[in-house]
Formats: sequence, C-alpha cells, structure tokens
Amino acid sequence: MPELPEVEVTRRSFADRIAGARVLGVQVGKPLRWPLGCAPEALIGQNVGSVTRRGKYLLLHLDRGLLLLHLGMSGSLQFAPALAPRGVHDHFELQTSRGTLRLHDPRRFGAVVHAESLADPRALKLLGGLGVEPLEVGFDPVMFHQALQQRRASVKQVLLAGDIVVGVGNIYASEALFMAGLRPTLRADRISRPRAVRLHGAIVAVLQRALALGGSTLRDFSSAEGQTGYFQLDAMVYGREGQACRVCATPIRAIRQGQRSTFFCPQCQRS
DNA sequence: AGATGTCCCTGGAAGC
DNA sequence: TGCTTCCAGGGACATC
Repeated sequence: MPELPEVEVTRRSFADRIAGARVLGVQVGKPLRWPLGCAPEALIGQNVGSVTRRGKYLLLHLDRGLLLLHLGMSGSLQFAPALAPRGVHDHFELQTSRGTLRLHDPRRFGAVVHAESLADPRALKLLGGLGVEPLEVGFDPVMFHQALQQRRASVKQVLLAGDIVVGVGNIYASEALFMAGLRPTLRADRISRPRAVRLHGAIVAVLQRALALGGSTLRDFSSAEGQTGYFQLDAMVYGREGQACRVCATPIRAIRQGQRSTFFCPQCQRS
C-alpha cells in the first residue's frame, strides 16, 4: 500500500513530464472517498504546473487552484501519452496535452479533491493537521522526543496518527520500531530521549531506504511508469509472523493495535 | 483534548 | 465446487 516512499516515487515519475501540460478533458468513474468538489469541466483549459507532495497527498498545482490526490491503500497513478481504454477500476482521468494521468484504485479509498488554494477549507481539512515531513530538516530528534512526551498512546499508534510526523504507515512503522529496538506497545511518553533519537533515525533510514529502492510492492504498488519497488525483499518484520527474525532467529510475533496488524521481534524489541 | 472504535471498499484467501 | 466470512488498510469522523 502506498506510504510516503511510494507516493514520492510516484510523484517523481511524472512531475516533470506533466509540468506545463494543458488539461484537455476529465473522465470520472465510480465515486472515490470524497467528491471532487468542482465540476470536472472546470478543470479543462487549465495548465498543470508543479506536482508537490505533503504527507501521502500529491498536490497538482493548476492555474486556478489545485488537485489533491490520495492513493488510499490500493491506488496507483499512470501517466503516459496513450493509455489503454479505461478499466472498471480507473476512477479518475486527466487528459492533457502531454498525456493522460489516470488513477487506478480497486478499493476506492483514494481521493481526488479540488481546492481553490492551500487556504481553502477543503485543503485545510485534509492537510491542516499533518505533522512534519520526515525527510525534511524540520524533523528534529529533540522536537520529536518532546512531541512523544505529550502522548500516552502506544508509540506505534502515535506514529500512525500522522500528527507528529507524516508518511509513516503500517509497514514502515513496524520496520522503524524494529530498527530502533522498541516494542510497538510502548507508551510514547515513556520513551527516553536516547531512544526517541534512535527511533527518529530509524524512521528516516527506513523511509530513505524504501525511497532509494523505489517503494514497496507488498501489495500492488507501481510508479506512474509501471516500475515496481523492491522494499518487500527487505522487510525485517512486516508480514513475517512466525518466521525467524533475520537478526536473532526468534519467531516474529503479530499483534493488533487499533484494528491494525503490528509485527515485531520479541527478542530484538525489548524496551 | 486525547484515546479508541467505526466505517468506507474490493479482491483474494481461508473456512465450511 | 461453491458459498460465506474474514482480512488488508488511510484517515475522517463519532464517541467516550
């Protein structure tokens, strides 16, 4: 499922190619998570500028306003001069002078939302509560520790909440906690500063590594060019219940936290 | 206000 | 074989 690395890989795969394109047509399939928020025809004739990312949202900057794209858990984007005819799971399509951008999303947890600007209430609702970007300088170890001190929920759930740091989804939360040697059930406010610093480093390292490898293909991820990622070859704990820990050979355990599966090594993650 | 539970959706796997 | 049930998960929202 697309987490920050996958979304960033997707962005990089088409941002330069779509920049400067003019919107020629819009096709809409079944409803996605939220309504588009404008008439599809209102987008026609506008030019696409830059494509940026905030957390797991892609921001397509247009002449007037922007499109917020979210891939949900099963979404992927394609961008090519010519695409095959739309399939049953292709729910949004932006036809431009440089090619067609298409959202393929079988489970329809994804979204395409139009906002007039970043100050638009619709944009603020989606982006306003997001935490800092983990791969930017604003993600500071000491501030991270201070933020964790304010929270009594388990560290895994605090990471997933995304209001301290964005982009860490279910896969990379388990992986980062393994790398940091921390038990996922540990209360966030009980994490010492050295451990918080370690977790900070682990989050950055896990995300950067996944990004360098082209994202995860644990489900059905591929970039807008159709390239698949390789992170799955690398997972230390995610999806490995009962298998031997790659470090100490102890069987990996699976638990549920907040309706989500969590994987950890009971030996390597003792604190 | 922070923590927790619910819901949205479909395809694939598991169970009977 | 063919049905039903369960599960995956991001994140807004409701509830405590």
